[in-house]
Amino acid sequence: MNIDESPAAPAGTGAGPRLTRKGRATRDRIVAAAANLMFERGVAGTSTDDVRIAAGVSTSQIYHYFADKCALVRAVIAHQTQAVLEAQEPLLGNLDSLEALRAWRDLVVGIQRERECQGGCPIGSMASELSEVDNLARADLVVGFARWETPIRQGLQAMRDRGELTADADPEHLALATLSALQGGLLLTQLRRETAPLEAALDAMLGHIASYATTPSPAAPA
Amino acid sequence: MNIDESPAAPAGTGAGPRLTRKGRATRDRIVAAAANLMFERGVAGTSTDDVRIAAGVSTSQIYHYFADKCALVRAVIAHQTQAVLEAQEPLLGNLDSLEALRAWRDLVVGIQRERECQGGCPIGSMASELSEVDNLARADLVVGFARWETPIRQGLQAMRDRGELTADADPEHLALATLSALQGGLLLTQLRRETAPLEAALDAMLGHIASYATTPSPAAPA
DNA sequence: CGAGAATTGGAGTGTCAACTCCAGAAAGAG
DNA sequence: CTCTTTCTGGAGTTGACACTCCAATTCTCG
Repeated sequence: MNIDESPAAPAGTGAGPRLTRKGRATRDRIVAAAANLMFERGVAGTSTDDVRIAAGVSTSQIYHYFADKCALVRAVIAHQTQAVLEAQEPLLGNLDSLEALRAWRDLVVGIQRERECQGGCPIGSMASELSEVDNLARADLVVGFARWETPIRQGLQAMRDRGELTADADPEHLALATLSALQGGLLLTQLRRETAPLEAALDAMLGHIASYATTPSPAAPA
Repeated sequence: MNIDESPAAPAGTGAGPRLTRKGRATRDRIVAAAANLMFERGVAGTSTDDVRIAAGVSTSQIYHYFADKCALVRAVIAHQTQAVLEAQEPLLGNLDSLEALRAWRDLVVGIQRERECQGGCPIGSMASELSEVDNLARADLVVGFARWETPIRQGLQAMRDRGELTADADPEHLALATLSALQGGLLLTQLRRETAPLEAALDAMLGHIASYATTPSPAAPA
């Protein structure tokens, strides 16, 4: 792992040497295998040899495509960020109504239920494991979470612009809170092996957002 | 690390051989040193040799007091759970008003600010790192989080019993959501090195709880 | 005091992890 | 076709890590 920071190297973008079509394929195979293993057993619990076997490549190939285990980890972060965001599409891109938010909540809860509450959040768990250990990885993860937060904020902003939320609803604040609740809910759900914490966290958060709504669903008018 | 479960062994409770006063002292020294290191660098990032040096003991002493690294980890979990709960006392034991909740929020945010947002939650980060790897540790952490959740729930319950919260406020649900928001806020705060996520998450949660209040603070009466 | 238990020191062991090296096989450019 | 670059295989190196072993010392308790 790395501790210092280096401004260069676009990381996820395979910058260095040109890649053949075949080269690109094996590189992807390595990243995908590493991502799976690291999701299941953590970064520290995954050796390059494990990756080697899972990807069906030889030792030298890993070090041909990645300078370090650290570099491989950063590629995995990019891969998982993409995967997480895509798994929530197209809902994530249109979180501009309470119904959409509720559907998104159900999707997220459903995903956890499918995998029996194991593994937690692919990038959340890496954030926890790497924040104090690898500053470059941390920086990548900050960007990854920003890409997650943005569509949430934009959805809320759209609702407010449309007058569906009162003016004192702060989309930035609420988006950050929602993402936090999601992450904490995922953590406790992973720990307890049941979706109750995730559901409680998201329901509370959506309830709070709904309290800013200008057209109340069940309650009495002002 | 362990994967299987064994019902025996009370873990945190030093059961086996009797401990001399001196023995208890060195055992505590080992646990405290291990806790610090694991908080800073993670469980996987802390070797028994690191602990040995930090605690100023010899190799055999660690294995005299702990069967495994796994057993040491469980002792650290017990230690950190206690530390986390005590750090929030006496507020945590009396979370039965909105003011108390707000004071608690300020305390938690203040703690993070003091340590420059580093390290996250001592037991939350262990939960993330160990959930998929060590079932015994996971069980201990479940208990630890339950001990955290209980006073929150009891505070909310007291408010409801006293008629300060409406009947449709579910203390269990809200406590779980609050703990989730806290954990997620801590995770993102650790990642981004700023308290904004934690503040947003807790403020949203307290706002949501306040929406169940029967005596509104700033707004007009019913 | 003296026996037995608890505590300590530190050398040693086997394994596994990250990473290196070099030579050979394919692929693309001209 | 041939030169250059990319890709691949696998043996080898170095260090770290979890854990063992045994002998010496200190403590407790009757």
